[in-house]
Amino acid sequence: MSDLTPRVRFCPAPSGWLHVGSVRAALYNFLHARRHGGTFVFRIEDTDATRATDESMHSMMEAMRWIGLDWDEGPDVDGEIRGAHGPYRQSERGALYAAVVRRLVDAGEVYPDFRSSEELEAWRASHRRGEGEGPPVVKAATFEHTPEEIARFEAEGRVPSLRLRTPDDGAFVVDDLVRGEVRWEWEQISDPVIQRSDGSATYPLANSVDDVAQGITLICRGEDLLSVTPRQGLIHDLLTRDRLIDEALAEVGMPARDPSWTQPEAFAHLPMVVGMDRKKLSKRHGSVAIQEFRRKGFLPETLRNFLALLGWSPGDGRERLEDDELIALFDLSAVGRSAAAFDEDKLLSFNGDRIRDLSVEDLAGRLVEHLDGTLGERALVDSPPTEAQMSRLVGLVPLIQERMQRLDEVENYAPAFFIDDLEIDPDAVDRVLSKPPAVDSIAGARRVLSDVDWSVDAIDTALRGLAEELGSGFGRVAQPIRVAVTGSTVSPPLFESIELIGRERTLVRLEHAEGVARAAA
RNA sequence: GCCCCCGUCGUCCAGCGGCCCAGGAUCCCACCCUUUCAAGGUGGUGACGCCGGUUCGAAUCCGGUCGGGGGUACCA
Repeated sequence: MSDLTPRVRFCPAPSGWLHVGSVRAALYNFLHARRHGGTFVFRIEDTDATRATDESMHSMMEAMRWIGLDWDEGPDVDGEIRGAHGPYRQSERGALYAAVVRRLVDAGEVYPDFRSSEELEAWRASHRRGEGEGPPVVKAATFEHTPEEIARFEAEGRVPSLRLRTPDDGAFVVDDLVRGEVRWEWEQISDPVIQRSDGSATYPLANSVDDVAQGITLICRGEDLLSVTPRQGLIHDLLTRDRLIDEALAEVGMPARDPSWTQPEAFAHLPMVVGMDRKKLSKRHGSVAIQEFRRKGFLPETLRNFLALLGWSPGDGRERLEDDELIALFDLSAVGRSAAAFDEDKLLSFNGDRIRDLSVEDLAGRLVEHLDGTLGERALVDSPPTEAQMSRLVGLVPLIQERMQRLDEVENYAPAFFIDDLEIDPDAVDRVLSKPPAVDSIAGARRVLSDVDWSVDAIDTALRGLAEELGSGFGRVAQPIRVAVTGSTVSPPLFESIELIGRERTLVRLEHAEGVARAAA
């Protein structure tokens, strides 16, 4: 490792949504960069035009923003592009890849392959069946066409893909920051296609070129890319050995590299994030797209904390860690090596803890998007909320804060406090209003609440007095009143709820519920 | 098939030769508190995949085995 401050990168392929596993990789890169005063680059790997979409790219940037992983270089949601080593979308770097390929061709590092996908697939299939000689590895020794063949294919007008020659013997060894020494024999490594027959660059080439061109010092990514390391290491060497990358950059007029840059010197391959069934994370595991977690009312800081702990720990048993602590303590070499299952129950617990610690104003502010129609099913407040709605929300927060694990739960509590014509849960009618103490309790409540002082203490005294008067336990008396006033058997504490709802609305609801109770009795 | 990686409570982590008949968190269960639901408190169930070896001593080191995962694309 050099003394240079690290330059790390997160470079998703923009197809589909940003996945929790990817976010974890992004977070680790982010933490590493912040810890060491380095630079976090965000690059879009859209070399595969058939899969990449602008919509996906945009949603990934928004997701990164929401979860708070700010990048130092790369495109942003507002169209702004930061950093002096762009462009940061590979679809805009085609000229560079072509210039690199021309040089590799001139250097004799590359050979054409005229085989069709069908031919290649047939060849592989036979090897997998144990036919063919030797391992199913593509090597120039057996794959390179003769000059006669090349002449014939060209005469037929066929266009080849281009493969990079890999060494025939020896080994590639990497000292991975999380896995330790990993070694591959070159005879086991296939010659990768670096340019498709349509002239576009493939991942192995584009990714390696950009990492070198943008001065990436540490490649930290998912374990699924571990096996791709030897050929990328090879390309890194090829690009830097004779300053080939610098010539190519100059030729196409892209920003020159910093003179102090060499090539990526370290690798860190992160264990996979899997579902509770230990299978690859997918839609059937519930939430995988991170915007889904926003909709469900998880706090971004909860995700940051939780994801950081998925494969890493500070070692002292602490689990609740704030961002500055994460940055101060995070260490790639302390990352575990085995796959981690994503346990949403534990995430939920973390989230509840953090919600409970929010200030009333902060929590109220965060609840707005769940009430104004942005994320919730229906809009209970205006967007933006009126001052009256906001103060009502601030009044509601202390009643519900300690019983919430997700912000979206406010959608269940809020109607009783924001809506006039409340519906009573039919199940609650059946279980509570239709049974004995209901009518007496509700009628009694109407009576004692009609002229009581409107404060929690006074309501408390009045209702407890009512229970005594009725000769019943307070719980039995309170439950019908709760259903009458909130519409549900589950609600925040009764006196506080009644106080917040207000006398007029409370009495109207009691009157209505009394009728319902009499009818159901 | 071939290459690579991995293997401590259901799950996430701690453990880096004795402090471990394995610790924390989460989940689950019980009890306490209690106006519902929560929150909170107390207690409990629960793991070193297996077999050999090294060593006075192994969850920790070595070998094997079994199991899981990734790759084996003109996807990334």
